[in-house]
Amino acid sequence: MSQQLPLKKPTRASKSPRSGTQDDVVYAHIFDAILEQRLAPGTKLSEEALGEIFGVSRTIIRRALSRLGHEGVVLLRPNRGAVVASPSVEEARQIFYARRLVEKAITELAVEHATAEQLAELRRLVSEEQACFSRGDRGAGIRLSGEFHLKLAEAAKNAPLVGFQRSLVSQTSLIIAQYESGGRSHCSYDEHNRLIDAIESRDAAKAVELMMHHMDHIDGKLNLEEEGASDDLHAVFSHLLGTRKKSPRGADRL
Amino acid sequence: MSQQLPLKKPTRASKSPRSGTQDDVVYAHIFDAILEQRLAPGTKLSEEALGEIFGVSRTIIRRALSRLGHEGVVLLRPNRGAVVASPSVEEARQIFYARRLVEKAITELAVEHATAEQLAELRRLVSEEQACFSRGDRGAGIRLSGEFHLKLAEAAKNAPLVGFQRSLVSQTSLIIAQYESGGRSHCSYDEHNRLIDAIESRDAAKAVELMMHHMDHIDGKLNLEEEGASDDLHAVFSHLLGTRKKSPRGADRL
DNA sequence: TTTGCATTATTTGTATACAAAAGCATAATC
DNA sequence: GATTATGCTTTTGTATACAAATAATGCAAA
Repeated sequence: MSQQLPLKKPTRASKSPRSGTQDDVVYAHIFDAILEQRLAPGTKLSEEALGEIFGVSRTIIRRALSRLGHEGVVLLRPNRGAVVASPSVEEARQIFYARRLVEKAITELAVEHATAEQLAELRRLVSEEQACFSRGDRGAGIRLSGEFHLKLAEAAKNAPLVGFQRSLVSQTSLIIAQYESGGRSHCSYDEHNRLIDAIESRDAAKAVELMMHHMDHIDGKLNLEEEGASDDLHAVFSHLLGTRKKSPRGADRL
Repeated sequence: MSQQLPLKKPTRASKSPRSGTQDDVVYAHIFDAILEQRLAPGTKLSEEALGEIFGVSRTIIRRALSRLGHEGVVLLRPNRGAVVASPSVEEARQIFYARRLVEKAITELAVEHATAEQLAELRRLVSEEQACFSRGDRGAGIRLSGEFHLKLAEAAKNAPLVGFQRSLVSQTSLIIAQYESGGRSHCSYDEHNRLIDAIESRDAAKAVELMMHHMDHIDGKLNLEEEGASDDLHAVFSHLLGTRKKSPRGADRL
């Protein structure tokens, strides 16, 4: 069959405005697709198929997948390809623990360092997020909520924490996509706005308190307590997919 | 010139015992070389040269460098190759801030979760570290000290924190290599031993206190206050090397 | 001697070809 | 009928070839 898309880097406009090299574009597209739930956890990500879709060689796809793998959004199984990660309940708990830690530090630092421009950008993101949820685009909403937290990390002016946050936010979005209990969700934009207020007034204690409550609300909405009773074999056994290898001891990746 | 080394994966024994695929081996070798100061900050890492040394194609080297880049040990400059990272004083401060945060959490979790086997492994590492410093192998000592902190992270049983710690420890080692004031250094193994004692007796407060003092001692040994007055142009302007690009706005990589 | 430009050479970026491994289906055996 | 064997297909891993970008060199001019 012929190449699906002659596109070089066209859809770029609608997505995260990355700098423009091919593999960044591919990375951003796959990333967004996962976070917007257009790619379900467990989905196989074939290198050749993706290459054909984006009109690039496997080399590029491979680099994008490797990066996604390092961030924990994709699971790379040696000789067996990549799949969209599907965090277990235990993994989810660990991720939330780490995230509280990082968010607390980021909040304190942001109170200290955030500029007026950055606060304005944050407000812009929140209103965009709100617009998404209003028009019912839950996927984009989740992604934008993540971008808010990432931008906040940038305002904290600590490079390692930004990197950690990128990984944590991505994985959290995946968890939300996987575990959030049915109902309409995420009025988080309101909490985001109040958080910006506290940061703007340089009230560290208040800001941290709001952030911690925000974290509580996020994982309060998940039904992590009982994992079971899914009718989907993939989901049920997803926690085995990574470690199942013929090596005697379990693989020690991550 | 002919291929330098016919070796497939021989020296593996002496280094980090990684699972054995080619790019893991290459990764570990470069990583260790950097942490043991056999590769100085700023050193250019040519793909072809490395490929010839290890007897593999650029494909493998490229993957290893990409991974090192993601961990912050190597700086990847688009179209201009990779160099060993040389963190500025400001970057060093950020790394230490993040590391305190992570080490504190890891210590608390390790008190809760560390098994007897893991504590034994930690003690083994410390004695090996001590042996290195006794015999004057400072490079290997620094690396083993890092491995101690990494193993401690594993004992904390939180996957994201292990990943963060890997990156932070690597970069810290680089900073120590770059900034540690002359004298003989790192009697850290004693502090490590007392830390294990506190963890073994499940005394969280004591363990955290020891860890925080340990962190104080590490960055107390560095002369971060005054960066300047080097007679080496490279060192003076090293903090520019990454961002110097022709793009109008500074590159926003990390 | 230094500065600017053009040409050459080196190095990285990407695609592709080949090798190896894993998955799949069919077939043979118990 | 279930289970294991075996060959075929698909997919990943690695090397290499070619294109593009960057750095180096030499020369000319100020």
